[in-house]
Amino acid sequence: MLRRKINRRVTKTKTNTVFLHLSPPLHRFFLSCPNFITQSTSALDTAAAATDIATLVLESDPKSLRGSLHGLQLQFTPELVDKVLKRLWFHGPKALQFFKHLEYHPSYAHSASSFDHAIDIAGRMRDYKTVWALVARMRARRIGPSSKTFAIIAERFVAAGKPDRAIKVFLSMREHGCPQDLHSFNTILDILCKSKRVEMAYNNLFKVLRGKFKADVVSYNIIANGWCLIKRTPKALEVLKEMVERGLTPTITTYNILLKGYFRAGQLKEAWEFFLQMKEREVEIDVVTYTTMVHGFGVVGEIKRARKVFNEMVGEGILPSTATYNAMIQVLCKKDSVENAVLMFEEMVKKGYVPNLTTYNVVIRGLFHAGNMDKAMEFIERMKTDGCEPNVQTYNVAIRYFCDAGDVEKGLSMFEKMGQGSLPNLDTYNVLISAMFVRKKSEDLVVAGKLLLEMVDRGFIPRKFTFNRVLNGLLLTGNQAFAKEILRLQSKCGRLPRQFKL
DNA sequence: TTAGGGTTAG
Repeated sequence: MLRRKINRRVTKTKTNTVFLHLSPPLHRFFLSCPNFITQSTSALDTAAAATDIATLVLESDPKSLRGSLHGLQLQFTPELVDKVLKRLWFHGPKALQFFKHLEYHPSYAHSASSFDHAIDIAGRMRDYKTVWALVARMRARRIGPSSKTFAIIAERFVAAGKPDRAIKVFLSMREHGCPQDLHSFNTILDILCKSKRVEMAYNNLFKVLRGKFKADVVSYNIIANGWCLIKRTPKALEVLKEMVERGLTPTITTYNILLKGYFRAGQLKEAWEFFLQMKEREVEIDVVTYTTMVHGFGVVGEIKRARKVFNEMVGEGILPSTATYNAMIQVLCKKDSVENAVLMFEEMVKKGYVPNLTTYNVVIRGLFHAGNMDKAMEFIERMKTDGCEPNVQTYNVAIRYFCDAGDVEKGLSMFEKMGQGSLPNLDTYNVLISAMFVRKKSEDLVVAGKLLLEMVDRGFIPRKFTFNRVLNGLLLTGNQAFAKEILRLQSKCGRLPRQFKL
């Protein structure tokens, strides 16, 4: 009971007081509480325990953390450790400290999955020395590294703008005791293609190694999709030709990739002709094909054609999926009217479909956009009663539109409602902080400052621009003391303008 | 973490 209370204090956010910490006595109680998690734990208990431990890690003195962790009367499990690492995602150094302390735990040994998480975190911090040290330790313990581990590392290199190093990682797998196969080959190709490095994937990897790994339909599809992602449909078509020449039969996925590629490149005519060709060649058109068509026509405002395709699929005996409805509803919102979108929503419900998070978010955004705030809020309530919890996007949309409409209070009250499954992200803070400037009130600027403190506390680094803006605002409204505090924070975050020195 | 469809505005 008391644990729940503590939890709530720690995780709930209040705008005006901003981020509550455990008071020292409660903290001590928490540490000494012997049964706050028992041997047999439900998923809910694991989640709660993960939150508690993450808080403990964040608030403990680094020197005493190891002792605190080892002293806890609870059985660590791989699931629990993974959850804690996820909670500490934005606190890389702390997360790695936690991981390291547990490596020396008397009765717990890390799983491969936790190693992968830790490697992911170190990679995100671009701390490659730690990445490879962890890989070596995994190997020493004979629990990896696996192809998944290498996929994670490659992905991190690509995200850091080093695709060539990602390729090297793939090529070095065997040296680290991990066999390569067609699977891992396709994975690295996909990682490169999804980051729009298709040229490199094709020339430096695919062309060189497709013989060795016996490239299959999946490999070719990945490359074709890569070209489509950068709107180079002729190259994708070449790949299609090439695979046929090599005796591989394109699948429906191949065709759908090309079709989507045409729409993405704005080649409506080609898309339509390609669709007709698919029919002529008696390719087994599926629900993805139709969804692509509905969405493709809809986004360019061809609502009638989108509707026609939608109706046609039913005639062909192919049932729309929730994704198909989502596509239709989205384009109705954007290019037709939100009223018709709502009608479509009700129609799908009547037919027995269960709207998902995307469905709700699309309708809610449409309603806000049309200025129908009340109805949008009704839908937010409706999704909750439907057992579909609003996520960070739902809240961000609501906050953004309320603030844009000048109703800062409503925006703030939406922010306060955000909870466990929908914690604020960088976007949320940016929108809110900007909104604190519209009324030009001194109190608002203090709130902006507090939001800034809170976002840093949660591992988000504000832009220099945001810092300066808040700083100037506070100075102009006579909040000198608070401005000083913000300036110290700015320095800590390495976001200080050059002329400043503390 | 081997491939294809549906969520953002500025």
